[in-house]
Amino acid sequence: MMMADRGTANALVSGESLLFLTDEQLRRGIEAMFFAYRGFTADPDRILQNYAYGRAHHRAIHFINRSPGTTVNNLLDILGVTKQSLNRVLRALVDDGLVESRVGTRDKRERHLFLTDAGIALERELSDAQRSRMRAAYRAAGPEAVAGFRTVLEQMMDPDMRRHYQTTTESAS
Amino acid sequence: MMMADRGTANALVSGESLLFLTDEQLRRGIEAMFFAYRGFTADPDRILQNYAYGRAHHRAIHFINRSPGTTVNNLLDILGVTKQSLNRVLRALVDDGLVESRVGTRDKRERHLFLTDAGIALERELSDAQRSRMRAAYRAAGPEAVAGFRTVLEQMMDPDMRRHYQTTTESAS
DNA sequence: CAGTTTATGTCAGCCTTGTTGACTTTCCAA
DNA sequence: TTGGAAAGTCAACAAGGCTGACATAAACTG
Repeated sequence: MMMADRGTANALVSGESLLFLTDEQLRRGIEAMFFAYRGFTADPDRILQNYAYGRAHHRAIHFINRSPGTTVNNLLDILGVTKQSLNRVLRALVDDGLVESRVGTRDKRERHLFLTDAGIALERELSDAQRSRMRAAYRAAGPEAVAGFRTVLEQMMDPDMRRHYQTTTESAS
Repeated sequence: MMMADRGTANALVSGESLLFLTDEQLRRGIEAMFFAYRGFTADPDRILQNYAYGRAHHRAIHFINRSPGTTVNNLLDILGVTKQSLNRVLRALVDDGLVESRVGTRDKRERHLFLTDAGIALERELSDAQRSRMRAAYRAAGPEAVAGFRTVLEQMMDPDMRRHYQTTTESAS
């Protein structure tokens, strides 16, 4: 399995410089993901402590805000957790008045999820902080680096998830 | 706080196109991080289940492999967890014969950590899988995208962490 | 209409991995 | 020789994953 494609032996292949594919470069990329993800979540994590919420609540709030009226099932698909796990989080958010769950009109089995004004306020606080860091990183790196960043991340996703990533901006083309 | 720097109003600033800094683009970047990180950890997570280990064990194994002989304190700094949390993981790895903990020679309070042959084997299995996905993403995206990817990730890290990210390849310049 | 599937919610229990606090042992260094 | 740093350990707890089982309502299907 992948014997011919391992190690630094493939530094030069078919006349093209592939130095960026050495094991050492890949290891650097792996650690970059690890350290960057920590930075990426650090600001929201700090804010969430003030509300006794965690990352799981943040994720739910984020995707409900992105797609108001989304169903529980759709959220389960995006988040990739069990319904029991999501339900625990959603119940807290509904009980606390941050999320509203409306019975579907066409299909009354479905629940459509919306942020309340309070939910919108918390979403704003969290995403302001996260965007602020992302904006600083983008600005320092420049537009070409950002394009590369997004290209590599998209390649790293599971193909199943790529569809969730793409849905909301297709109309903007 | 950041009133002048929020929203899509700053699409054009000082004559330079900053369309990549709109809230919508930042939101896309945030979701890219979320979905990509899931893909990034998916393969090792699957492998770890066969050994009844978790991501915490993987992280310890990774950084001990990267810096053989590293101390517990150094590992604590890199991983950003409490010593109780790390100790639980290290104890399991030592008990299972994947990690060796040697008393320091200069300072006998310190423990220097090394992977055993079995530890090296598991590290290899995990990193092969993770590198394989990273390599596919890098190859599909190309060297310029990879450079941008790394630049943005480095900007996203907490400044404190950047030093851990840089340590091991400074000599390669 | 009867039976099946789907969407959701809920209870109970378990695991991993993080936390705090308290305490001990070892041992370097002033 | 004594203070403090490094390391380990115990106990208790919380968040947020998981499985399994079960309930209900609604939609779908023959």
